[in-house]
Amino acid sequence: MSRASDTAYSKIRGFLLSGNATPGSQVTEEQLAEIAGVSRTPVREAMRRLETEMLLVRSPSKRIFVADWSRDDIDEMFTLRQMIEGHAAQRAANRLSDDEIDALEALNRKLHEAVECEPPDVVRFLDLNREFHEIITNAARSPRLAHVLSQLVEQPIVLRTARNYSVDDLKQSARDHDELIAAFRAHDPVWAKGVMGSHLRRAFHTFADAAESSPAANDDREAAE
Amino acid sequence: MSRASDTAYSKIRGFLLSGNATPGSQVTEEQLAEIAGVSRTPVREAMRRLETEMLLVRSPSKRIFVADWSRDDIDEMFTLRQMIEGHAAQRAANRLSDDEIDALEALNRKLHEAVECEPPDVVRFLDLNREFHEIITNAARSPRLAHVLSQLVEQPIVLRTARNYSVDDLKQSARDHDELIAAFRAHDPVWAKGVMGSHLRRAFHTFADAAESSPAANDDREAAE
DNA sequence: ATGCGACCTATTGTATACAATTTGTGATCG
DNA sequence: CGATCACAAATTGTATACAATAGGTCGCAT
Repeated sequence: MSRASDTAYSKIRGFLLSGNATPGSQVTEEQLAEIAGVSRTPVREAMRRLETEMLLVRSPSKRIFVADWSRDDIDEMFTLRQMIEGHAAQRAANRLSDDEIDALEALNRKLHEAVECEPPDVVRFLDLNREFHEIITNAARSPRLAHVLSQLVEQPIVLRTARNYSVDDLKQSARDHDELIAAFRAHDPVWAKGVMGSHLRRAFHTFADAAESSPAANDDREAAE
Repeated sequence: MSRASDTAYSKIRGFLLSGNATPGSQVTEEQLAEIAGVSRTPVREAMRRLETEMLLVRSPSKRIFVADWSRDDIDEMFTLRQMIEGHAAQRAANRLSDDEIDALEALNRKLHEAVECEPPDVVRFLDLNREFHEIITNAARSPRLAHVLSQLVEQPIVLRTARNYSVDDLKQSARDHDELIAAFRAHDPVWAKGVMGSHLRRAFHTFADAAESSPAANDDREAAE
């Protein structure tokens, strides 16, 4: 994090997620440079990254705006993540070493703790959750998959959705992990993929249903399946 | 393409694919700047793009090298593409307008022509092929999907594989498109997804089997499926 | 009033100079 | 002879100044 472009990246991302950045509003390189406390050059690199993560968007005339994620956008993101991370879980089931599975189990124990305690430590939960998923992604032994996924997920949105998580949701999440671990111990790709799929889909609904009182008609599920 | 960073991008990409760049060798910003005929600043941006497309890789110490795609890397890429573009075809089947399907049909007619003529116009074929797949990707109406896919595919590797295509392969490819169109006309997502899957998988094998005289043992297919 | 056009301003794009970091090399000491 | 430290060279990272371009505004003519 010593590199200026890295500090710029994390500071700007922090700004974008803090709520102080109004979605759809324009931001200039100079503004962000001031926020990050560095010159425009590293800011530009950071902006490129944030753009591929779709936290920033640029107009045809190259001006830059804070991304405005609609409910459909979130759905889209979770759908893609479900597909790709489901695939990752499938591959991981055939590749995870016993040590790695043990690590997952240890991690998930801590996850349970973070939820059970009073008050629940949500930040810690998210951090452990990220680690958990990272182990699985890496166990897929597919750098390109990991690469694509990292661009897609990036904690931001997860963090944003976390506000809508109830304690019960978090507990269910940890229980999903338990089942995922069981699937991995059995080295059953189909099981792992299925569990990962439901896990993520539930996460989406937890977010979406809480965000809107009247969930829109689900016209977006595939007709034939 | 007027922006210097864009010219840099395409010139460097051209260099990387021309065969003059030996995979695994180091390239410096300055070298590439000279090749592109612009200063280092826009070159850096171009390099970032080429890095996310994995045509360049950077060592932990930030030095940059020409990517060296192993057979497994190609497999990985095609597998991901199969998954994601299969999904795109599935969504597209539910969303393509009649006009768009007509456009696909017109495009594929030209594809057939490019193959039938003497000698077959491979460059033209690839160009039309890209257009064809682009229509489908866009018809999925999922900007994030399109974004991820574009980073994944990028013609480079396709172009590289194209040298290994025989005329028969190209003809089969065009026939796949015919079936794809049929699936779209029927608005059958499952059919479309299946065809797209085989289409891409065949493309991979065409490449791999031609590239190596003795195809390595396929230990990488998922055990349970 | 309204449409058009020239200018003025805001913003992004590029080049260059310089700083920081990493790698390679060679001398010195054990 | 080998290891290690220091120093030099190569390379990437950052800042700043300037250029190019897009947007907006004001005035003018109809």
